[in-house]
Amino acid sequence: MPRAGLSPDAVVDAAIAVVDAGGPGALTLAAVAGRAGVATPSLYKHVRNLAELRQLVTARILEELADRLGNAAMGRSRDDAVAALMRAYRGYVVEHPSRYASMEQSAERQHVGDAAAERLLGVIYAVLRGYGLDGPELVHAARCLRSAVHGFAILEASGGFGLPEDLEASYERLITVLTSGFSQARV
Amino acid sequence: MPRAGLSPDAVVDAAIAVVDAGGPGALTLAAVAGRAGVATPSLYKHVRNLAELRQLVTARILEELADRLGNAAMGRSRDDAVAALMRAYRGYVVEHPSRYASMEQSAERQHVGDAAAERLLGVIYAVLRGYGLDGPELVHAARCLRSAVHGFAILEASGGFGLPEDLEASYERLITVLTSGFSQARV
DNA sequence: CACGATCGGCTAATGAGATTAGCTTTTTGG
DNA sequence: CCAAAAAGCTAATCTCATTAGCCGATCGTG
Repeated sequence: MPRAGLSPDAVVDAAIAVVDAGGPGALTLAAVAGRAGVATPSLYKHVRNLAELRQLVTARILEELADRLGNAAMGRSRDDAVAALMRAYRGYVVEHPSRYASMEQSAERQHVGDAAAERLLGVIYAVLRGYGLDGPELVHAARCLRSAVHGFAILEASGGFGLPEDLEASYERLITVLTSGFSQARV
Repeated sequence: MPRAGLSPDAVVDAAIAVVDAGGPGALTLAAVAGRAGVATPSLYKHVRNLAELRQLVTARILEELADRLGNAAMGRSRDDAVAALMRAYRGYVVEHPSRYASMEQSAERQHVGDAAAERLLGVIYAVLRGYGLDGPELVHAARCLRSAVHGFAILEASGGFGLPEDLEASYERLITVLTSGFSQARV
């Protein structure tokens, strides 16, 4: 019996494939093992348990997201940067709705996905500093941006909006509301 | 063996008590049965299965929320109404974070919680019509409001914000951003 | 190159939870 | 008072997660 050559990363790859194929609810160790061509208990050699796997999946997704946001915001500033960041965010969600929705299941987050989350937050802070925001104002603005963007994303990814009709336009509206809100804060 | 006198509503009551006590992850038929003083299979006489129970719980929570929002908005209009509605929304979340967070687990929503969801949406539409919004503009505005409010709520309820510090202030900031966004839309 | 330690995979076993089947008792309508 | 529906219960099944313990494969070293 030759080795399967698994690794924590490979397990996360398989887990993401499972989520993509069957939605957030399909993420079970049994399914991941099946896709990886291995018996379920073998996964425990690479991952502590299901909870940790979920966190690793969340971390991976946050990394993918942070990469996109960073690239999108690069070379832009203020409204232009916020709009690009927001469109990139939703772009990811539209491309991978199951992945995005699966992050909700990660229950109480530990310190696993912290690095990725920090990086994503860093991009947001960087963009908002372009408005001259600083200190508590920066924190408030970042929370507003995260709330709006994540709220729209999770509602869209989990079918929370009635019809998918005009979602594009609604999102552009949200971008406008936020950018004008940030602009007014501190000219 | 005297009857327990259960009913679908009573089962939902027990389920909500379980969620309040142990968080969203604690919602199992076994736990609900235990709290209701009944054997697990007995629950199936009142509820089709766990998925349906989750939907009923979600519906109940949406009803509680819709009641509060309706009351809060009553007698107010425009910015005043939006602010009151948003504070009432967050008030519920702060009071019952586990309940709010538990709604995410409801997976694909069927037609069970539709009535409650419609009622909640109705309150939002009513408030936004106060700005003279109508047609597609009204839909976009409602989606923006829902996204922002739900995003903030779910992040707060599931510990998504780093420190709980100043959340109050951040939320007030979000209220300002949205109300000024709605005002500018159509004076 | 041989060898022991470690690694990664496997099977077997346990336990929680959901769900179904089928039985019994309580209620209730007539 | 009686038959039928309603509401509980126990027993049994299935899917998963998780743990224990076995065994061959790999790798670093002498």
